[in-house]
Amino acid sequence: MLEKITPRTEDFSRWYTDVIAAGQLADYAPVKGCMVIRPNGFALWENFQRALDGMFKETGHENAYFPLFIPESFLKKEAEHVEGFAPECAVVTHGGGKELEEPLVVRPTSETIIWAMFRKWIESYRDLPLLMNQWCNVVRWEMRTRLFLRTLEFLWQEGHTAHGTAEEAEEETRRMLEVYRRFAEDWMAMPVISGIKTEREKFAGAVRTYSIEAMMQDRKALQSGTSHNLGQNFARAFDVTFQNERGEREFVWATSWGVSTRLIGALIMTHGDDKGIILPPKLAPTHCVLIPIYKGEDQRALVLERLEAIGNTLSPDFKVKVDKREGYTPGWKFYDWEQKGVPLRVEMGPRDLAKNQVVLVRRDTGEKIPVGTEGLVDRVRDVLDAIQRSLFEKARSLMLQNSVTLDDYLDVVRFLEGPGGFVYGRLCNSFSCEEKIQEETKATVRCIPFDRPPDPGPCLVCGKTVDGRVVIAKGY
RNA sequence: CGGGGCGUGGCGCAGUCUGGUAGCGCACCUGCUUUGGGAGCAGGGGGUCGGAGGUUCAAAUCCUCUCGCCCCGACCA
Repeated sequence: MLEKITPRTEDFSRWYTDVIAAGQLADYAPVKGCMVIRPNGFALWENFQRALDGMFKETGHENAYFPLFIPESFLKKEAEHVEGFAPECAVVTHGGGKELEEPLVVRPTSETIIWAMFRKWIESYRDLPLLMNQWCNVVRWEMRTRLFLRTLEFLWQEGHTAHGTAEEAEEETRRMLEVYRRFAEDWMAMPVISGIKTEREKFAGAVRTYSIEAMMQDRKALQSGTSHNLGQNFARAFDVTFQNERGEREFVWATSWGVSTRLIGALIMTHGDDKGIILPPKLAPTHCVLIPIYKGEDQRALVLERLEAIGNTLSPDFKVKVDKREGYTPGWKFYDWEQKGVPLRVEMGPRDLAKNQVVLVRRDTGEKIPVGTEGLVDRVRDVLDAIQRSLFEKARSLMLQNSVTLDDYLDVVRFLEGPGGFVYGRLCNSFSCEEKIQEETKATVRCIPFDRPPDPGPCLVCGKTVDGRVVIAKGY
């Protein structure tokens, strides 16, 4: 269980897999490209789900569940969509010992089957908006996989909504991206850039795709959530119409949006250090781990009794664990819980007992803070809040320090050849200009940020005048 | 699919070139002593050496075939 973690500076991708193994977050499954999410990882995912699901409900969405299997013909109904997904689909051809009349695709995403159902449910403008979400697994047959970031099967949430006007659909698309931004920043303590995807990078079948992009510690970008305005593409493909207030038939306007277990990978690569993962307090399955320190049987009984009492005073407000395991030294336990990313350690030994205090140790900074047992709940809350804030600030300064504004094409190439980061550069929204940058640097346009100031100038590649800058970076 | 690497107790490896019947570290079990940053000693359990076939008195080791995994490239949340 306890292994040494490769330092980030030595080999970032090995560091990443080491952190996952050491924290017992996931393991490789017997099926190539698939993973097992272990209890430590799944507890995290459950907290992600809880927080996100609450926000979905607040914005009026309801959960439902649609089938894993999709008739192959459904997928083929939307031209761009099938083109985007067909190569990475798993297809079931046999069932019950017989070849199926029509193959069933294992969902890579559920637009098609959901819109086949929306057709039955939507008749009038009174049925709109229809705001739905499902938590499920999807399968995409990827060539190269990495734990949490890209596996054949992954868990996610997919929202699907239907609206009566283009404006409402656009509002919904932006609203849900904003929900993702808030989740990333307020809960995960992960700063992101919100923006619109280029034509080249948008979702197959969408009119517009928005995303939130985060910078990992290796300075590569990770798309952490997407929201699509699907226009009337799926309504047309599945013939979903409604009667408006004036009695006219119209195609419905659609959106879809999702985040996945990839966010766990994002969390690891945003906050982790050479000791392992660091969990932001707002999402940590365990906030505080209490570790007793003693010599001999008598002390053990005294310290444990006191520590249990402290655990009880903390447990109404925080998720607390008392590590009573015997046969392990305190030092061993420190490392163990650090690898698991628990934000706050509470130590108590004979010296603390005498002074009626405990020692709080921050996972993120290692700082040791002796505090009296009086008013401990408030102190713990303060320290956890401080950790949450400081994780965000640290990540934000990494992103700012590694973002540059460049106007010269060669400077961009040179920057991306080095340690890299985010380039704010001018690029027109054409396939060919973006392709040229990608061919030469492996970087792509991550997004066209919402909050970009007007800053007209020539496109880095073709020289055509554009009115502002985009974010260019290597991505996952 | 192209390039590279690796399959030997749970994990990490040595042994392979030069055949002689399997070893080390960690982990695990028992006991005693320990416990403020990965404890020590003693004892113990666990492997048909990825699989199949062949050569040989004898194969982890040599030959043939096969299967699997990891890493690096082209696509993706």
